[in-house]
Amino acid sequence: MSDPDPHLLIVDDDERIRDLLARFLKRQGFLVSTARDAAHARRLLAGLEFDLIVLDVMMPGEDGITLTERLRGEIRTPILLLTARGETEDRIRGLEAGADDYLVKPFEPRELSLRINAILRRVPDMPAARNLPKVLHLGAVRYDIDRGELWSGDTPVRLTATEVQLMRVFSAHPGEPLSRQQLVEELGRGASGDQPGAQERAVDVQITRLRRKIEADPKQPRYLQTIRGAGYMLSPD
Amino acid sequence: MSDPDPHLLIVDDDERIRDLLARFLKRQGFLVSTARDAAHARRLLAGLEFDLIVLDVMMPGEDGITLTERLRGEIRTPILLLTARGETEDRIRGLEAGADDYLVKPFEPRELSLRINAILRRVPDMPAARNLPKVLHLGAVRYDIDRGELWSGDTPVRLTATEVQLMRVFSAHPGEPLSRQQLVEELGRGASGDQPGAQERAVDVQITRLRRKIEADPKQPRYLQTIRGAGYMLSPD
DNA sequence: TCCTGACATCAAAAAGTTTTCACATGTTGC
DNA sequence: GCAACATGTGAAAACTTTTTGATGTCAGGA
Repeated sequence: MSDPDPHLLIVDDDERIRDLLARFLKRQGFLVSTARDAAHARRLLAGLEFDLIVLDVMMPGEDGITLTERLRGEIRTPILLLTARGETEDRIRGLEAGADDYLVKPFEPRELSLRINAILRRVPDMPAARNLPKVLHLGAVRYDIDRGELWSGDTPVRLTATEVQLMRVFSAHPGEPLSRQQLVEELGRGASGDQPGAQERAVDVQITRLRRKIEADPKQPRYLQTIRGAGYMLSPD
Repeated sequence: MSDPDPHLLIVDDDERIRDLLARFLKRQGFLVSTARDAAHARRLLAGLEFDLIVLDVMMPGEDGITLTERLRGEIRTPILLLTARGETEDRIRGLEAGADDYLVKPFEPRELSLRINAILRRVPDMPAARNLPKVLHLGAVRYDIDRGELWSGDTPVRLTATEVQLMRVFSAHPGEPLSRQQLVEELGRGASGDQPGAQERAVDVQITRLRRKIEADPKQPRYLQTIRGAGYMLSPD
């Protein structure tokens, strides 16, 4: 976190998406450059160092997968592909061409930053890569982000699927308040037409239980705090 | 899989463990060398290329974490640490020193080979690294190993936790029959003193359900086959 | 201080998952 | 073909997890 902000290159021919992602990712603390096609991207790559490239598969001219293949011959910078829903083949060819991960459109910007962080976390510290901690310290408790495991001292604490998802989201945004609404969406609970607010109550309950697992004194949470009117925030040591 | 077998270096001061692991991993198709301490390991590393190093943390002389730190200054070869149960700090310091993963003793050898494969899968293809496929093809169905996601054409198929675990194990041992007993153990169902065989029936049921999700004709399984008297085997395309 | 809205939490209900059991079906060796 | 055994599978039971609804508590503004 004290490292310099990672530099991202977004390559997408749709200007709206490019701007949207750029603005969002800048807010997340990344340095962002954009390119509208493969040729443009190559020009930028010739002159600048990037820590990660976000690449749309569907582009006029050289497509994302071809670009991935070519780049892999030259550089090791991680590549995350954006593929269209339905183009299963693209995803596979992309990974085989050397992409590090993919995301299916349409996606939540938040999900993108989650995956970017996951990749940066496991990239061996190349020049300028932010090496995010793989383990969150919460007093006597430790959370292993990639494995989704919680350890209380020496004993593993069993987390349910939903709890792991929650921790995953919180650890991608440490020290940042996340609203119940955001959390519900991250948990992938479809925005059904239920009584409004009903679903958010479920978040409360999950938080309560999570606190019982990570807080020394759940009544007086120190790490998983309530931000009144805003939501919840995880603050690791 | 057509790449040359990956070369592993096992560093552990306990000869019994060294031999046990070496034999097991050779059977899994790895090339294995062993060293009894840090100095010995360095000598081997000076002369040979390895694809992955398995390192015991507790060793007389230079300990595993120190060695990890030093090696990280020189080479990028992935390192997997073996830590003692209870030494939480070791795990964390290990990851921070640059280890790629850890395993807590005691562990199942099978779990070790699973993790080794997971690491090799995500290592960008350095010289001689086996690049295992990240996606298994099963006819029209695809399984993304790292993400534990199953796609039938364009639609994601929801897998339960146990199903994901099963797929995880099968994909680490493609084309290899796994006994019900092994599978039960992998699923972490403690070997309770129940009626013998009862637990194994549960595997059958899980297999049946998995087949319904991955086979075009579950009655006539093509990818997840029964090996009579031996267990089950997954054979991707 | 009292009210109000936001949050915490319990217990019950609902939903989902896994295991067991019983029986059907299939396979092998004689 | 038959016996003996291995495997397949539906359905009930057992269990786990998640959501809901009710109720209590707390913080902050009037």
